[in-house]
Amino acid sequence: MARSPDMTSAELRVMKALWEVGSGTVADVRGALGKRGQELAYTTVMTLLGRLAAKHAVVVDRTREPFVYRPVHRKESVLRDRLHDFVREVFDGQAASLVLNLVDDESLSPADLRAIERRIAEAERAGKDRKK
Amino acid sequence: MARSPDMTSAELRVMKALWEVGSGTVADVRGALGKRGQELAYTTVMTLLGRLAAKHAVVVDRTREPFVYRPVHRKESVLRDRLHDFVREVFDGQAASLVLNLVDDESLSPADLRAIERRIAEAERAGKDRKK
DNA sequence: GGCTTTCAACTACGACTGTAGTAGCACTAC
DNA sequence: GTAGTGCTACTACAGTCGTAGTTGAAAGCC
Repeated sequence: MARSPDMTSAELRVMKALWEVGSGTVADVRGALGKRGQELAYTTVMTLLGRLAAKHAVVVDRTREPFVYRPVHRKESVLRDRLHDFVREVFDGQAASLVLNLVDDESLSPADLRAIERRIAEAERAGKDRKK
Repeated sequence: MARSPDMTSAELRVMKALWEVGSGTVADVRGALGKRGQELAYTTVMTLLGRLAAKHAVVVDRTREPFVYRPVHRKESVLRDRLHDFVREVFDGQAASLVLNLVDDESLSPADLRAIERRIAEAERAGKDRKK
C-alpha cells in the first residue's frame, strides 16, 4: 500500500471532484467542482490534473479523446495519509490530544459521540483478541 | 477571541519553539529548535520570526536588545484553529469521520481510548445540562 | 472547405516558501 | 582605538502554488 503522494489543497479539491465522478474528463471534473461551488477555468483544471498525473495521483487514458482521468488511490487512503501528516506536523504525533480537542469543541454532535463510543468499544475488543 | 493568523509549517515549528521558551530572543528560539532536532541558521529563524511578527502572530519588544519575541496566541488556540481548517478542507467538515479514522487506525493507545471515552461522557453530561 | 468549437500542450506570472547570505551598527576586550 | 562579536535589517534566490492565457491541431457544422 504505497503512500499517496503529497497534494496541495487545490489539487486535493480536484481529487475530490474526480472521486465524485469516479473517473472522467477535464469537463467532468470541472462540472463536479462547479457543483461544489468551486468554479475554475477549464485550463486551470487541466493544469491541476496534469500536475496530479505527474505525481502519479491520477492516471490518464490517452487512447480516448478527450482524455479520461482516473484516481490512482482510494479517497480513504489519501485522507488517512493527509491526516497522519497533520497529526505529526501539528500535534507532534499526539492523536489523542487532537481528538480531545474536537470533543471539547462541540465539533461533534451527540450522534457522532455515540458512534465514536461504539467504535472505541469495538477497537478495544479487537485489541484484546489480538493479545490472546 | 480573534482567529490566529495562518502559518506555514516552518512558521508553526518556530511558534512551537517559542511557546516552549515562553518568550525569548532569536537565540533562545533557535536553541529550542535545535533541541527538537530542527537546526536552522540564525538568520533563518530571524526571518521566520519577522514574518510571524508581520502577521501579528508574535509581538516584539524592541526596547531591549536583543529583541524579545512573545507569542500573541496561546498554543491551544492556534492548534485548534489549524485543526478546524484541516477538518473543513480535508474532511469537508466531517469531524466524526476523522475521529473514526484514527480509532480504526490504531493511532490511539488503549489509554488514549479510555481517556477519550471519559471525555465523551463528560461532554454528553454537559450537553444535557445545557438543554435543561 | 472555411468558420467554430473542443481540446491538449505549453507558457506565464505574481505570490508565497524555505532557507540563508551580506551590510552595517553597537559594544567589548584588548 | 582597532578588531572581533552579536545582532538586526535588508536582500536573494530557487522552488512551488494558484490561476489562467495562448497556440495549434482536430473535429464538426453548414
